[in-house]
Order: sequence, then C-alpha cells, then structure tokens
Amino acid sequence: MRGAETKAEIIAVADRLFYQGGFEHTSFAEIAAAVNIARGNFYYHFKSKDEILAAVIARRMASTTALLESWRREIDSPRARLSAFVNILAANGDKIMRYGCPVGSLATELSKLMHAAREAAVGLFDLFRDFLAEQFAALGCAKAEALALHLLMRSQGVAVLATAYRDPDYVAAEMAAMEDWIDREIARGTAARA
Amino acid sequence: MRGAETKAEIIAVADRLFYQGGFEHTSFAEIAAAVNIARGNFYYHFKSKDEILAAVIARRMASTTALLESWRREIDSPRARLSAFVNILAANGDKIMRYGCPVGSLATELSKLMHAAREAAVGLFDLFRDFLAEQFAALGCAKAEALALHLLMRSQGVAVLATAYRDPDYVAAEMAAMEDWIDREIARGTAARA
DNA sequence: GTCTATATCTCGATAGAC
DNA sequence: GTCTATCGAGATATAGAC
Repeated sequence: MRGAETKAEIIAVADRLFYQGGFEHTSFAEIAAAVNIARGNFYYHFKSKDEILAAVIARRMASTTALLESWRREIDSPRARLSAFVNILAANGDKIMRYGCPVGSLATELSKLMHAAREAAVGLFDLFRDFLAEQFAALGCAKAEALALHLLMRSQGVAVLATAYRDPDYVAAEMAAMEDWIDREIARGTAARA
Repeated sequence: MRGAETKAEIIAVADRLFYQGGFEHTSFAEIAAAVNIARGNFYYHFKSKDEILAAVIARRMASTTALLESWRREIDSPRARLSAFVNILAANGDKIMRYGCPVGSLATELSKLMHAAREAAVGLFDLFRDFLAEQFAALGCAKAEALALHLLMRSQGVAVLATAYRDPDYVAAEMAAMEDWIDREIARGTAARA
C-alpha cells in the first residue's frame, strides 16, 4: 500500500514542476529527485510521460472541483463568490509573476505541442467558466456565460502581464477594475429587469 | 555574401518555429531541415541556441518597431491606430488559436525557464504599451499608460482563451467589447476636460 | 514495490575536411 | 561558408535483481 502513496506523491510533484518549469522542460530525473525515488521505479507507476500528464490534469480537475465546491458551500452570496475568483490573483500573486497561470500556460504549451491532452487541459477552464456563469446567472445577469468568459479572459490577461512585468501594483489595479466591472454588469442586469 | 542570407534565413525560420512549437521544443535539427542546411553549418553563424534566441528577439523588435512606425505614419487618427492594434486579433486569428500570442507565450515560457533573455522578450510588450499610451494621450485620456496596459492585458487574455477554445466568434465578441471600452474611455477623458 | 544497470535516442555542440 | 562525422550529456524507456 506504500505504492499508492508514492504514486500520489509523484503526481503532486509532477504537478508542481510542470507548472513551474513547463511540461516538456520537466524531466523524469527532476521529478524522481524531488520525490526521492529511483528513475526506474517510476515506470512501475506510469507507462509514459504522457500518462503522468494525464494524471496531473486529473488531479488538477479534482482539486479545482473541490475548491469551487467549497466556495459554493461556504460563501453565501454569488457576488462574494465572484470576488473569491478575482482574489486568486492576489493569493497566488508571487507564483503567477514567476510561472504564469497554471491553467493558461499549460493550455498554451499543449496547443503548441499539438498534444493529445490539450482538450483535457482546457477542461480546467470549463470548471471556472461554469462556476462564474452560475454566479452571474444567480445575480440576474443575462448572457451569464459570456460574462463568465470575459472575467476568465481578464484573469488570463492579468496573469500574462503579471508574469511579464512582475508588478504587484499593476495586478492590484486590474483586480479593482474587475470588481468595478462586475458591479456595473450586475447593476445593468438589475436595471434591465426593472 | 551568401552567408548573410543564410543567417537571416536561419533567424526567420527559428522565429517561426519558436512561435509555433515553443523555444525549448524547437531543435537545431528541425531548424536546419527547414532551412535546408547541415546541422553543423549552423555553428558558423551562431555559437549557441541562446544566441539564436537573442537574434530572434532582435528580429521581432525590429519588425514590431517597423509595424508600429508604419501605423504612426499611415493611419491619421489616434483612435484608428487603436483599432489597428485590436484588429491584430482578427488578422492573426488562425495562428493565435493554434499557437497563442507570440509575445505573451514567449515571455511566459522564458519566465518558467528563468531564461536570461526573458527581459529582452518583455521589451516587445513595451513597444506595444508605448504605442498604445501615445494614442490614449493624444486622445486626451488621463493615465494613458494605465489604459495602454489594460488594452494590452485584454489582448493577452483573448489570445489565451482563443488558444484554449478556438472559437472565432468569441474573439470577435471580445474585439467589439474592446472597441466599446476604448470609446467609453475617450468619452470619459473628454467629459473630464469639459 | 523499489532498486541498479543499461539500452536507445536525440539533444546541443565541436572538429576538421573541403 | 558548407559539409560529414562525432562527441558527451541527458532524455525516455526497459530489464531484471532484490
């Protein structure tokens, strides 16, 4: 049963290293060294590097689903749930300024590689998009999915410029602008119903 | 003098391949095959792969500078120059949906790699940022640089989601939203002066 | 289930003939 | 200035002892 723990640890370490260094740049040797196992042992758990990537994406899908579920459960208002999403940019600011967004950077890398796992990676965007659309719909906004995509787009744009310029003040300013935009869209939805 | 042509061709091909497949993923063998020269010949022109990267960035800096200069020269109004920027998303839509934005994806990759050329690559963003700030300032907008960064941010966000979802209609919708946002900001600047 | 040892490939880079 | 030949390092992957 030690095997299951080792496998989970490999996936967790690969998840971190794929994010920090990119999928292709990360080698088995690097993962093995971080997990403290022999390179060869590796293939007892995974047949190929692509299989590890699939496991990493599955892990991210599970952890993201759990995160969004906890927000749905523990945050009362849809408006506050939208803020929880925006606040990711501050909570993970240091990592984002060095490695970008884990979802966006992986999707772009896999697209360039024409990798079969590209669509699976895009599934991570779907989780956030659906969550955001839910909140906009609950707030009475028409075209909730379009608003969700727009907010998702902004988070990606901010992540890219944050990685380029590494300016926390810039990120904070864009977060404030996102909150303003959300409030305006809600007001617009309310006005339309009146 | 054939040497100079070969060197320029290597840089042009490397530029394309770095964009399409990523910097690290692109091998000398791939570039050599595309240029139709022997792998070894390569090192007559460049001492290392990093040197090719530097040349590619320099080439992009030059071509981007030339593009922006032509816009400054040939497009009369600052407002129309902003639209020229937005229209890049449509003009390069197919490539962006497959490979992302050449500027943003390179900057993010080099950041993950902790590559020395990262800052040079960010210089490409500076060119666009300065161009956009110029136009907003000419239109009488306060905080022209912040507006420029915001528009740049949106172009990056749209590029990432375009690569993920590959939906031209989504890109078109965000382009229209960018145009609306520009007009609102200009109106705000005009109102502030009145 | 974990290890060592190794096979095989491709990479970036070098040496030297022409 | 372009070529062939080749190096050493590091990659993915396999075989087999324990």
